[in-house]
Amino acid sequence: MGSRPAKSALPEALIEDVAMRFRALSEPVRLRILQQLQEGERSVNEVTQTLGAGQSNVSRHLQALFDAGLVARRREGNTVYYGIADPMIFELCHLVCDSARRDAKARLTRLARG
Amino acid sequence: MGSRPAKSALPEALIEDVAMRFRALSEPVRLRILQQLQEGERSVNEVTQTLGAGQSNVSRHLQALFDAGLVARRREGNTVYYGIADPMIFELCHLVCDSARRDAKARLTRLARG
DNA sequence: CCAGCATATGCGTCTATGAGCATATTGTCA
DNA sequence: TGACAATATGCTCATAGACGCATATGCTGG
Repeated sequence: MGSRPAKSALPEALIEDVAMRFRALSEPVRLRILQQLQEGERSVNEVTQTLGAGQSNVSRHLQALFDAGLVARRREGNTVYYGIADPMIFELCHLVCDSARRDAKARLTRLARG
Repeated sequence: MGSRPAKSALPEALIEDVAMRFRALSEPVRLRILQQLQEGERSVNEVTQTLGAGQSNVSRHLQALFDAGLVARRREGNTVYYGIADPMIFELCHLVCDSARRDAKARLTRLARG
């Protein structure tokens, strides 16, 4: 048993899948959208109005989030309601947010001390 | 005191900071690098060899991870050792990985039944 | 100081993607 | 069926970023 765990290299497919999900979260506009959906389902129109962004733009962002499996959708008449598919993303954002805040604070402290 | 926003809208700066961190995690190559650093500090050369990627490419990816605050570095002679700055990222990857696996399994099940 | 290794960076190329405009598609209602 | 509303999509432009090559920078040993 000399050989150690080597590296548990994840299969390339999984790595790319994970990367894709992170990529979906790497756009400020999409984070804002998710933040809004956290309060409940929203139609494309509602999101568009609240964000003050273009309709086609919002539609595409929602599509991207859907493709990444982060949001779900539901038709009602001719309006489409989007909602959070997996609340896990809020754990993610929480972790990253805290980390970001810590770093920001550290930077400020460093500046203050010179 | 005064009027605060009804929804706890995070400040734009923080949103962008969070997005930047997610972006840093949105590249398969960088995920592989982090996976390798999980086992301990590595020099640029070591990472380059293990990944079989170009040296300049790896250097830039490490720089990107550093800029995002995800890795730390340390000089020793003329070699630079990179290491994980905040183990939180492994919680992140764990969450996303699980979610990805769940989705993949669900897709397969749907295919098998469909 | 010189040779040589490790790392970083400037540059060119190619691909991905966000934004906005116009338009297609789909559904509702009179 | 025709007008209208909500959503999706084709197109184009502009920008960001990944990669490879060559080269600069920085450190060490002789």
